[in-house]
Amino acid sequence: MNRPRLHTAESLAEVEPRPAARSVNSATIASELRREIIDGVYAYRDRLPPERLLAERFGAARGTVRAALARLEETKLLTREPGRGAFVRYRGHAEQDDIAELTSPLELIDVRIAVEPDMARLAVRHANAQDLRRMSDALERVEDCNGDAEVFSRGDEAFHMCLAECTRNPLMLWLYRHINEVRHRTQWNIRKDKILTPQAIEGYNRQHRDLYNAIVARDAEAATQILNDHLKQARADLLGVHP
Amino acid sequence: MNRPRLHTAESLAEVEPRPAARSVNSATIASELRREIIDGVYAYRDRLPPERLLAERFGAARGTVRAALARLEETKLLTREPGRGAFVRYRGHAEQDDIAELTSPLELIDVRIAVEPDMARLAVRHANAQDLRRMSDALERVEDCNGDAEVFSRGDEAFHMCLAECTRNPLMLWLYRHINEVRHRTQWNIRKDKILTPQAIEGYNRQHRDLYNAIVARDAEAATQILNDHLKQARADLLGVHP
DNA sequence: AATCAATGGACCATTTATGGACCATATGAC
DNA sequence: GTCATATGGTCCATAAATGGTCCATTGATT
Repeated sequence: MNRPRLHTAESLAEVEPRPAARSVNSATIASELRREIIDGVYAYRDRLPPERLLAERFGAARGTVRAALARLEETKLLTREPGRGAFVRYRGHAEQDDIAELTSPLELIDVRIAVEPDMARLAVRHANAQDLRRMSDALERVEDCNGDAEVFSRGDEAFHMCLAECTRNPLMLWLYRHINEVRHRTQWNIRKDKILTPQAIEGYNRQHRDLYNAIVARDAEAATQILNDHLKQARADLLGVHP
Repeated sequence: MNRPRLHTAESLAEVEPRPAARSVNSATIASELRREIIDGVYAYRDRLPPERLLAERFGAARGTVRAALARLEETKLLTREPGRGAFVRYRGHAEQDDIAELTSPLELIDVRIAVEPDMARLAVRHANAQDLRRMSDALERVEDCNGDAEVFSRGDEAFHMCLAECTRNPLMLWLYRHINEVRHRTQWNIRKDKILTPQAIEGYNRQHRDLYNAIVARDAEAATQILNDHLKQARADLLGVHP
């Protein structure tokens, strides 16, 4: 009784000069709703609009909307309760309690010791030629620091970031980005010049070079061992400063 | 900021009369679509417009579009499914905030293998009596699942979360929360019941108990070893399902 | 002339969407 | 309590959408 929901190809072609954008299907509806949930349009425990309203909003049949909602429920973003509605189950990580503020350098290095050696193993397994090229570039840049602690530090971050990229594992990359972010912003790095003496930098660079060679040689055991030594030494250097 | 795409009607009108300007062949169509995929116009897992729409948009025959799509499928940028559509397979490294969507179960378990064994080492070093009590509670809850895959899965998540808390390392805890979030929401857990047979659950529970005992005994080597075996087995179980 | 890519059309098989109906539960008004 | 309303859950038959395939034709290049 209301507006006819343009079904035919003719009406589409006439009304929409640029139709290429989005056809209505359950996948796109799910995608759009997921985005809104994650963006916080619907917060934790909020109720989504009724299926019949959503159907009207998206110009789709109720069954299509239900398919989309089912998908979101499978991925644990929603809970649906008969007679009540669909409720957001996703806890927005608004608790960005500035993790960098809470983390000491020692805790940071402990996490890196836990993560990076096995990250190197994954890197050996999955790195491709392009990754190795980028790693080589980063290696040269960090070796060109001329003993400057600040330059070395930035280059070192980039080099280890390259290692994370070599894993070709999106989750690992995502995690390491945050580790690196914490490392970059941790406020304790005032002592950097105390630790990063020219001799220490030289030692670190030698280990970097060894690590790169091990990855190129696809030697996973060597790579994990080198990185483990590398970080253990960094940990010792950190502890050696003030006891 | 990034869309200088549209040719204006004027420029088109001026340039078009020249013969060789805008040839429509499968190569150029493939090229244009590839660029749009890489630019993120169509994100990971999005459905491309139907072949018939693309044909209309490019002013080409459907067969030509199909040739282009076939090329993109060969280069692993697309997957096409009969009756459903063509879906982007390329994981844009562009900012994708929903990391759970991008992570496969195998990639997840690889990350866990990298992180958790050494996390157990930190747990042994830093766990206090209260942590151990919570861990014991979680252990009992997960052992009471009576072979129910869903209940076990939730309990298992909680148990491993306890392990993360035992490290008393805020950064590690923060990281593991996100790993757990991905694990919880990863949409591939349809096969859970295939993997989590009662026998498998029993084996996992035995390993949980061993791990708990190792931590109470402050045996770091045993704890890392057990967790390593635990996850390696989970990885093998995952791989053993569909080949 | 031969070749090759593109065209346009048709048909197929599978998957999805549609529109309607009816049911079960929850909520609030009375 | 009772009732009306709103909401999700389910089922069904039909229609539409979508990729897969084949084929005769066309146009350009060789």
